[in-house]
Amino acid sequence: MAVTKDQILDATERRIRDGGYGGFSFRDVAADVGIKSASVHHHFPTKTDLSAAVARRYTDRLIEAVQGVPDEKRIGEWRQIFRNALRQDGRMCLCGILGAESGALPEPVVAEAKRFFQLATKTIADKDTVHQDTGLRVFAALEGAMLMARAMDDPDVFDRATASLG
Amino acid sequence: MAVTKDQILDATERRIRDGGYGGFSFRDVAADVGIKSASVHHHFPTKTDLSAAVARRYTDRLIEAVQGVPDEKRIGEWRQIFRNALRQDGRMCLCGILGAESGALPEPVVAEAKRFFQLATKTIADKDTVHQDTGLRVFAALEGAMLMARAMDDPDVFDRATASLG
DNA sequence: GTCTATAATTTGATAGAC
DNA sequence: GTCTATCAAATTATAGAC
Repeated sequence: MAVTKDQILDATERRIRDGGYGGFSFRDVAADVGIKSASVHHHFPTKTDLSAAVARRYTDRLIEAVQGVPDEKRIGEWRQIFRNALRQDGRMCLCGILGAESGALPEPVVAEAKRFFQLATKTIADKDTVHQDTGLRVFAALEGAMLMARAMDDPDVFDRATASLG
Repeated sequence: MAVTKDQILDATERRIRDGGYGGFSFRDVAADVGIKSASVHHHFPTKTDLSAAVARRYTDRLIEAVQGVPDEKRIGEWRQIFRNALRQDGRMCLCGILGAESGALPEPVVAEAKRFFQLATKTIADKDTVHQDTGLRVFAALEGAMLMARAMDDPDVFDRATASLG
């Protein structure tokens, strides 16, 4: 993909993970990349297009990364991914924040958030254990822990809330 | 409190719990209540004032309600409160959504979300068990479960993700 | 306490030159 | 592919009449 297009997606991802869909504008993203908002529209016609594209890339990247590690290490891998994002720049899961805001989001964006959780929970679906719904429990813990660490302005909250996970 | 002022807070709470801080406007709230946006400003001068007031009332109400039940039933009480809100109109925790969006929120609003989690986790602080951080674990699970139930558009997700909670 | 009117700014989006 | 210029609409907020 072209340099600029990727840079736009990068900037948008950062913006949404920080303040949500309603918390960024085309002008914000353009300024981050160093171009004008009209140029952003050239690559992604509408805010819906842009946001859905960011969410799809986000999902595909993370799912692929996690599929690269053995089953029994995947819960720890997800935990590390989110922990690092939180420690490095206080950002939470892109699709987590979209899920929270979903009542005021365009349908294609909600659909991408849904897809993320369907695929993500599947990466830690039960194979050997007795319990069902392991994936749902794990992601609920991770998403909630991120949200709380941000609300309480303390990254340690994430570690303490998820210490008992796989 | 005056009828209208409460109605404004009610409408705003519904709006934020559905689409977040960035997902509602003064005109939305005014239309819900049946007045004009200028009249909303008469009661709450700025969006920051309005949002912080909603969050404070939300926190005070829930904390008081939960303090009315015995210690050993509080986890179940919180679970029921959030479960009902989700089932009745698909809404999540007001302070959960604010926590997620916190990077693009006015400081007084973030402060109210922080206060909620400080007080809420305290209502289920450990008294007898061996584990620390019970409150953080429980609320992470509940908040994450709400967020996922909304993203996946399936209220059963909340039940399945939180089935193992106290 | 609510209204009309309006200011000032921001926002998503488009047209057309280079 | 980026720019300038611009639009139409929405947004937060204020002034002043009733």
